[in-house]
Formats: sequence, structure tokens, C-alpha cells
Amino acid sequence: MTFIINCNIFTPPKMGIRMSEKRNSTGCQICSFRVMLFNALEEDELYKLNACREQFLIRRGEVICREGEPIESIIYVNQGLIKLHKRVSETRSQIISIARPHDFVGLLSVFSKTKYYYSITAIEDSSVCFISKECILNEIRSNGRFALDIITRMSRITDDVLESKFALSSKNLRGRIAHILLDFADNIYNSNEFRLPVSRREIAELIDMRTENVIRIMSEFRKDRLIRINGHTVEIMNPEMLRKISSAG
Amino acid sequence: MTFIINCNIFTPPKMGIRMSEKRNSTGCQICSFRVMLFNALEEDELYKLNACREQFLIRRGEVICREGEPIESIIYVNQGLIKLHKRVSETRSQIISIARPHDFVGLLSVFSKTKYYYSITAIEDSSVCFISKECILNEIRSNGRFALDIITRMSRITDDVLESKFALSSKNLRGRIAHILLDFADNIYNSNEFRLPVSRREIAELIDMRTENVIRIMSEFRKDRLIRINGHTVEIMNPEMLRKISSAG
DNA sequence: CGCGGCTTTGATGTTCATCAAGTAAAGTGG
DNA sequence: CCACTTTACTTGATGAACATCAAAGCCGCG
Repeated sequence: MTFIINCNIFTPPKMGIRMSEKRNSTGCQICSFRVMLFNALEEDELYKLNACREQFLIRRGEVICREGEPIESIIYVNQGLIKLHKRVSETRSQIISIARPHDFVGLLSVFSKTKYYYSITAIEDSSVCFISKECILNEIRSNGRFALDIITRMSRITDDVLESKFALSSKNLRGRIAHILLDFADNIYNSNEFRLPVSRREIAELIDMRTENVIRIMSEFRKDRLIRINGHTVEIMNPEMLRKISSAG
Repeated sequence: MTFIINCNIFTPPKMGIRMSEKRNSTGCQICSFRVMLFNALEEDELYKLNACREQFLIRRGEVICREGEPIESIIYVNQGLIKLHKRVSETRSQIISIARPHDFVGLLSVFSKTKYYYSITAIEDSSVCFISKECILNEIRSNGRFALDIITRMSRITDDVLESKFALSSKNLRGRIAHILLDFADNIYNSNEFRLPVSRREIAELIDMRTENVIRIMSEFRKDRLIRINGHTVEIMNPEMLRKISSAG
């Protein structure tokens, strides 16, 4: 394994530290994700890329960047989970999306914006690479295949985000909860039993409903024996039924 | 003027004709929009691009392509208005977005999808160019500046769509109507008086509400002397108040 | 221990979708 | 061109879905 972070090096979260630790992993050339990542790049180009990259460990709860700060890099998620969120009023936030390993954060904004319009926070201990904007721009200009890679990836991200938002907006509350639970199980944890990385309130912010209703409906699902809940641990007992509820929504 | 369609050549809409007329305008090299469009291309490259381009006139109501059809081109809107829409059930559709002059349609999907997941229909008499996918791909591969142009444009489109969807989803119905009216006035017609190019029902599909409520709220606005309505003609009388309602939403 | 944040449940109110029914406008066929 | 049909528009009444408010238990943390 090339990634140090795959070992159990995390210490318990400690607040107040803005950016946990800078790590030098062994580099992009032998990054285990390389095949999904920059396969258009030759050895020497990867070497260049590696030079404008910084890897960090971020602890759960730490803010990676804030709304309004300049975008200087794109962020590649190696490990963990990261939320993109935005204040919409004094008392309320919205979660725009949750990024997981292999995702780029900021890929959509970096070329058209100079400032983030969302904040970025780790919701699990995470490992990320910052890759400088300039570096990416240069590479796009000089390497057509790389450009096409980036474009394809942007395109997929957009489609995913839009489709999931459209799907959600047409569902009722029960459908949304069913959808999000299945999403965690199927796409993030690949298991019917997992620890919810987010609070009830954050779920509400993610799928546009109120905390109370998240709780209410999850309790309903528990009573109906569709799921088991123990604090933040969730086990999906009847995925078929949840799927029905989600698509009926 | 380089564009034939700027003259009044449109005949009244006639249903049943799938694709109105093919037109050879004078070409990309002297297209009046060139400056906004492909300014990364040299003369000879524009010449190539021009060769894989077809220009069409589309009449109001005509379907340009349907959900599920293969994506073979991107569509550039020269003139008119075009809606991207999707069936969500037997009886209901959603409008994903409305494209206007200078917009590319399909730019977001062409690189990650092989089929359209939406249909495209003209809501005003329009002039569009189809530019073949292969042509664009080749150009991206061989011209880094062009690639960057495309990327920047994709990025802007995405941001716009996402931001407007987010804005809408957090507004109440009055806020949404106010928002969409201002959008037409400010961003499409640049005038406080305009002819709504869409039916009440289409407005509903665009901002996710019911036809009856679109009507009800527009009538409210009329009674409150915020707008004047005469059929499809709308005049915004009190834009400041509408802006308040939109952002309060 | 006590404070603040997260969770939970119940009661209440608002917003909005749905249903129904009628009018106006626009397309269609004789 | 007129009668007919369909589609768009409009208003009111009703009910369901969901937000909001209130109150209390729980838990971690200083």
C-alpha cells in the first residue's frame, strides 16, 4: 500500500487545529489511484504534477476552506469523507454534496470562479491532495489527452450532482430518507451496516428537510423494521422495501 | 449582419415538420458571435470547425431531439430560446433549463453520456448550429487553449445551473415566481416588459410548482400592482418589491 | 455538576398540492 | 368560415404534507 493513511495513524480529533498535518506520501507516480486519476500523463508529467501537490491529513470536523476564500487549488480526496456546504441564513446551512475517495472537489468551480461559494469540511478523518490551479491549467494547455480526461470527469460530476438533486427534489420526505440511507450503504460504505458520518441535522441539510422530520421518519422506519438504529450506527434490514419507498417517493 | 435569421423569414409555426430548414450561413469565420465562442481558434482551425457544423432554423414548438437519442453533436444557440426538459411521470414533465443565444446545449453531457437524458424543444423560433462531437473532441486533443475555453465554459454553465437550482429550492412559491419573472426581464429580454415565451404550465415545470399556483400567485402580484399581465405579455411595475420577495422567499 | 448541543416526541399552523368546475383561447375538420 | 374539440387559463374549496414551536431526555465536556 502506497498510502500511509491506510495505516491507523489517526489520533482522535482535536479542535482548533486548522490543518492537521502535512504528509509526504510516496508520490503521484505510484499512487494507488493513479489509474483512475491521471492516466493520460506520462512519467515525467506525473513527476511535474507531483511537484505542485501537497498532501494533508484532515481530522473529522476540521474546516478545509471557507466560503469566500480564493480558489488556489483543486482538492483530490484520497481517503475519508468531505462535505461542501453553504450558509443560507443566520440559522441554516445547506450541504451541497459529499465528496468521497477519488473525487475532485472544486473541479467545477476552479475554472470559472476565483472564490469558493461554499465551505469545505471533513466529516471523517480524511487524506487529501491539494493540486495547484496553475499546474492543472498548464497541463491542460499542453496535453490534450489530459484536458479530455478532466473534461470527462467534470462532465460526470455535473451529471451526478444534477441527477441526484433532481431525483431528490421530486421525492417526498420518506423517499428522501430511504434514498440517502441506500446511498450511504450502496455507494459509500458498500455494506448494509455502517456508522452515519453525519448528524441528523446534517442529513436534513443534505436532503432539504428539517431535523425533526429526519428523526421522525427514521423512527418510523425503525418501527416498521426496515432499519435498525443505534445512535449513529445504522443497519438496513429491508433494502428492497426501502428501494420501493425511495422510488415511489 | 451575418445572420440570415435576423431578417424576418419565419413563417408561422406548422406542426409535424421535424426539422425546419437547413441553412448555410456565411460560416464560423465571420460569425458575429465568434468572439465569444471560439476565440482560441486560428483561421484554419475555424475553417475545419465550420466544415463539421450544420445550421438549422427551428420553429417554436418543434422538437430538436428526444430523451434517449444518441448524442452526436453539441448544439450552439444562435438565436431564439430552447428548453431542455424531461418526463418525470405519465402526466408530468420538468424543465431542466432554458438555453438562450450563445449557449451550448449538451456541452455537459456530450463527454460523459452517449444518450440524451432530456429532450430539447424550441420555445421560440430559433437558429442553432450542430457541431459534431468528434470534431470537438479532436480539437480539444490538439489545441490546449481551445480545451481550456471549453472547460471554462462548462464550468460556468454548471455553476449557473447549480446555483439557480439551489436558489430556487430554498424559496417559497411567491419567491420563485418573483425570481423567474426577474430572470426573464433581467437576463433574457433586458426589459421590464416582455412576452412570456412559455405557458403557465411550463413555468410550473421550470420552477417546480403547480400550474394553478403559478396562476394564483401571478394574479396576486397583479392585484398588488407589482406586475401587469395581458395574456402572455408581462410588465414588471415594481422590480424592487419583486426583488425583495424573491430574496425573502 | 451544569452547560450546550444533539436527539426525540407531541401539538399546532402554514404552505402547497389536489380536486372540481367553469371560462377563454386556440387548433381542427367539415 | 363556422361548429367542434381540445388545450390553456382561472378561481374556489379541501386536505395532506411538512415546518414550526415547545418541552424534555440524553450525552459529552469543561
